[in-house]
Amino acid sequence: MKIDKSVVRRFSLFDKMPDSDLEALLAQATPRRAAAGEAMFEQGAEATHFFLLINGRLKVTQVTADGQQIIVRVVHPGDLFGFARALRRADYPGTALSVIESLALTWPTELWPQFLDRSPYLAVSALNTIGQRLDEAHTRIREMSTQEVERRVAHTVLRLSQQAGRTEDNGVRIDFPITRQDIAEMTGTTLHTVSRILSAWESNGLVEGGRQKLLVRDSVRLQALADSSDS
Amino acid sequence: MKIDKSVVRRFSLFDKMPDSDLEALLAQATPRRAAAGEAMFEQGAEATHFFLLINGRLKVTQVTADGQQIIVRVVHPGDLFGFARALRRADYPGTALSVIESLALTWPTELWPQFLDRSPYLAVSALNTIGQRLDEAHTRIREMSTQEVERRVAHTVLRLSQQAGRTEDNGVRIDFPITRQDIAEMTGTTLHTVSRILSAWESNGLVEGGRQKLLVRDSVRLQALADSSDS
DNA sequence: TGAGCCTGTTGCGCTAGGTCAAAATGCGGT
DNA sequence: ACCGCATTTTGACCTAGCGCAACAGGCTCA
Repeated sequence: MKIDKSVVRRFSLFDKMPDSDLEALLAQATPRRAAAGEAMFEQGAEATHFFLLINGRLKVTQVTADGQQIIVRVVHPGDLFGFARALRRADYPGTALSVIESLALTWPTELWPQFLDRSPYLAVSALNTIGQRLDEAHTRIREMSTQEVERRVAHTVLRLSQQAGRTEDNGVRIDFPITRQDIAEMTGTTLHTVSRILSAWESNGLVEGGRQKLLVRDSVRLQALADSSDS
Repeated sequence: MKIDKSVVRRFSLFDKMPDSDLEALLAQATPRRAAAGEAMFEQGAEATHFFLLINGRLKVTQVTADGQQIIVRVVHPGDLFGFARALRRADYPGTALSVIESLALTWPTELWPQFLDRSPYLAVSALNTIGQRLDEAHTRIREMSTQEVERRVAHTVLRLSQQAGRTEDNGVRIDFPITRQDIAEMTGTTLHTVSRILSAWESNGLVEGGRQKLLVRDSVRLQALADSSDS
């Protein structure tokens, strides 16, 4: 199967790359499809490829020694992921699970240096991405250290609505199926607490819930809640 | 002032670098000394240099909008730090505060690419370092999400004793001044709770405390406490 | 169309650990 | 040797949020 360059051109990663380079890059890639619930790669497996998500949605999870799971990150179309090897890791540190039917391009890890050389913009973008990952991680640590659960959930929901929001009549819809459990694993709490918080928000008109659904109705008030200490 | 290559040779970063390259690298560096309590760079300042700690000890802190502080990382001799710019950040994301009198080498950020090119080992090490940072951050997130405070403190103390431990007659001493407050900011809790925990450990013979001091007497039992759920 | 399952809701009790307050212990400077 | 400050300890109290449990509403698959 062949991926046309028009499909990936919209991603900022390839913003300023000449057509010829982009085509060469795509020629080296192998597409990889994963149905909902299927993994692109598993935690601990040898890192043989790195990936670019074309469409769909993934969650990267880690499981602790005692079986607890956390969601490290949500992967959106246009994101590079699974480039562990680039940071000199032999195996994938997490599992990339597709939440909905997803399509990614894959390249063998050996091609990473070549991938970066293909264009100075690409190299910059890739480093940028890594820097952002670090930032996000530290932000999360800061939030978990200093904020109570409700504010953390607010931040997380807002982030999701920005990264994966589709505007609707009465608000911004999170554009992929997400459970209370998922949100709990992203904020370091339990699904019970998340459920309670969302219920409270719903009766205040902040959001609108549903089975694996979430609609942010009033992002301004939600933002206010996320920023200041008391409601 | 001139730094001799023998001083830095012991750092694994320069393990396999030829003398000539190492000398050239040092020739481009400017030493920077900071007294205890002084900052090498401040959060938000333009990232003009990257650093290598020669000796001393630093803590990298971040302050939240509402004035709360957390400790992102402790920097040990031989560690690269402040290479924000390499990840395409314009400013330093945190403040690097020296805990004791410290000496670092600094290079202008423009030299980063050149720095990496100097030796393939160096490039690998640097990427390695970034990968480790990400790992550490995720480990911390995982711990904060799933473990109770006592286990987190145990992990943190053990990590410190491994990274900055000096073996003494009756245990391993954390080889720089560290307060209960510091440990609290590393684990996401309060100094009160840390104090209580350490007191309890002290009466069980696990550690020996003191003003800005900490000695791990029984790392085996401490490790056991860190690994399993109940005492 | 119904059975079963997955996801979400809600009540209740409990406790880890935060907050507030006060006292004790060093430690450095004069 | 003494004063003042920073750090630590400890107690008492209180609450956010976790664990447990029961139930309800959809969705899926036969």
